[in-house]
Amino acid sequence: MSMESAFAVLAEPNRRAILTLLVSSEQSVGEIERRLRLPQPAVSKHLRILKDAGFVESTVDAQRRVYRLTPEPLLEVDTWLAPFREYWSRHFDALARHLDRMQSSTPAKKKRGRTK
Amino acid sequence: MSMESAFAVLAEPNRRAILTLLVSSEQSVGEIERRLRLPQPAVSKHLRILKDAGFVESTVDAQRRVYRLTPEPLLEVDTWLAPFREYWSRHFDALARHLDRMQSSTPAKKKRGRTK
DNA sequence: CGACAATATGCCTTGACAGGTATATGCCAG
DNA sequence: CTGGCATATACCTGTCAAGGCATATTGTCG
Repeated sequence: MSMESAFAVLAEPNRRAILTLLVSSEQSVGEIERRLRLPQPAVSKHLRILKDAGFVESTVDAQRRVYRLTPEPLLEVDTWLAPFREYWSRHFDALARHLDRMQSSTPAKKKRGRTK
Repeated sequence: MSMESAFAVLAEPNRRAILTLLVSSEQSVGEIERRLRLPQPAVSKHLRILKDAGFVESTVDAQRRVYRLTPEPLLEVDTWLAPFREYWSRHFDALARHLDRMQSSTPAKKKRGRTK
């Protein structure tokens, strides 16, 4: 009954890792477990959540369950992101300024006191 | 000191609403407060988190603080998303199948039945 | 059928976080 | 300086989710 927003699901680092892993190809629970070095119950639980939220689907292969990616939620996220992409392309200058700043000094974030 | 992943920050619906609001133009705290009908402390807290995470920056205008969007974190999210976009373009067929399914039956909730 | 492999689920504890309310800080005008 | 507006922060509280562990479930094979 989570019906969590896709974003809430993606908030968990291990879940993002699982998804990224599935980009290369579908995987069984055991494989995910080994590659991410996570305890098996953790993997199953995260997969459950991913599945409920529509990020993945699974099929049965003997005793294994194989999981693979499903489009919906990430498309949704991408859609949400669209207005911002457009924003950056309009305020292209602001983007450039920021990228500049970023490249010149990479130390901790100091707040530049910009006044009018 | 959260240094939370951008995704964790986006997990909060009100924060996403604030960001979306800022796409149209920069806004003062009070404006955000009124448009989203949120209590003022809530707005300030969310803005603090958004600022710490680099989603927004603020400048002072008399007693008002005006907030505007900043690119970094959302670009990061967009970057994370890239491999998946590429994935869908390769497995284009799977995408199509899913979109089909989606369109044919548009019931309120898409609770996929048992995979038995 | 029994033993075993692969995966799922239940319970418990702990920590993080959002909401609410009260209060502090900063800034302006008279 | 005083009061008042705009915003920030402190504190408290309830909720909810992740981690860890034990156990249940399901499928396979001999």
